[in-house]
Amino acid sequence: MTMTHNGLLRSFKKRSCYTIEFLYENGLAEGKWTTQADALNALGVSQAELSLALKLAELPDGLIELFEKPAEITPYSVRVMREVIARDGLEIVGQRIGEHVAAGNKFPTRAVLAMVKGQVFASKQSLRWSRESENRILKSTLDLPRNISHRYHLGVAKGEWTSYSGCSRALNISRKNIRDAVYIKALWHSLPVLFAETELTFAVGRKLLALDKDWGRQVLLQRAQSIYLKMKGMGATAETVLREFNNENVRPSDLSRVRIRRGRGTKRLIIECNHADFLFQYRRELEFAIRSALKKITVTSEGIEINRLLSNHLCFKTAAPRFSAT
DNA sequence: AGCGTGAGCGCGTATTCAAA
DNA sequence: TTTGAATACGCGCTCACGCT
Repeated sequence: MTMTHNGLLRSFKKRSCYTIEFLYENGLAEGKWTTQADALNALGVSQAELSLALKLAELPDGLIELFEKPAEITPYSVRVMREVIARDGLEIVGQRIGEHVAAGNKFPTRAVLAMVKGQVFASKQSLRWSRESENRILKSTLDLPRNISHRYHLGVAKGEWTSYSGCSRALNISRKNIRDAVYIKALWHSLPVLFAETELTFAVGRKLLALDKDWGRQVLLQRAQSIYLKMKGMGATAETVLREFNNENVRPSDLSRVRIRRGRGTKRLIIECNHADFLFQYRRELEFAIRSALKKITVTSEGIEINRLLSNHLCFKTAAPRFSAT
């Protein structure tokens, strides 16, 4: 009989509180033992484990129901939960799990323990909007950091996984991409909105992460704030913003040599300037500005006057349309 | 050069054993 | 029964490597 019990318990991957309790109570009823100590050998568990297994029933209502597989709750899990309750108090733990108990949600062991310990943070928010958007996320491309991050947090909230690794296995996305996506998304939220979120690709996001790592969050935030103030409402692209972070953008004051002269024949004007390549990106805006400037000029104006107005326009309104004049 | 990937490292957590 | 400590294990992180 002893061997049977031993074999029974050993055959479980993890030692189950319910099994231990059942066998112990059974043995008591049958008179096989009268104390916990006498039962240890037969049950094949330590006295500490037996003690904790029997404490399972004392856990607050609803907690056990959170487990996907209550039959697999181990004495160690009971210990963790008891310790957290003793440390943080029943009320706090109740707040952490209440929402899910009420909703009748089920989670794997790790997820329940993480929740009891108060480690499930951002994930709760994902659950809130999960209903209407889960399918959309799954069906739409997962390749933007925003989507992957949402999916990750959603999975944590629903107990599908508790780690990047678990998520990686489930979604067949590399662990690194998941981690980066979560980091990128978190970083994005801590910064002012500098460009459209649809432009927040992995490439862009990783560059931001690199800056965050190099400079530290505080410096990055300061730079972001000043860029935000400078470029607010200009619809800057992610590329421009990154250039701005790296001080690679040309400023109006850098365009010190802007000169317009006649080209060959009667149909060419040549714009001379430093940073010609940079300015060339804005040729459409330049053309537009020239046309609108011409409209304001009377036909009878002097050629010199035209030249002056044009160059004023180029310098301050067109040449660097994405920056405010400083 | 930039990007993604995988191996190895260090750390925190889970588990077990032992003593108070 | 609780608490402390040792050990096992899994995870995230970094870095080097190879590919595009």
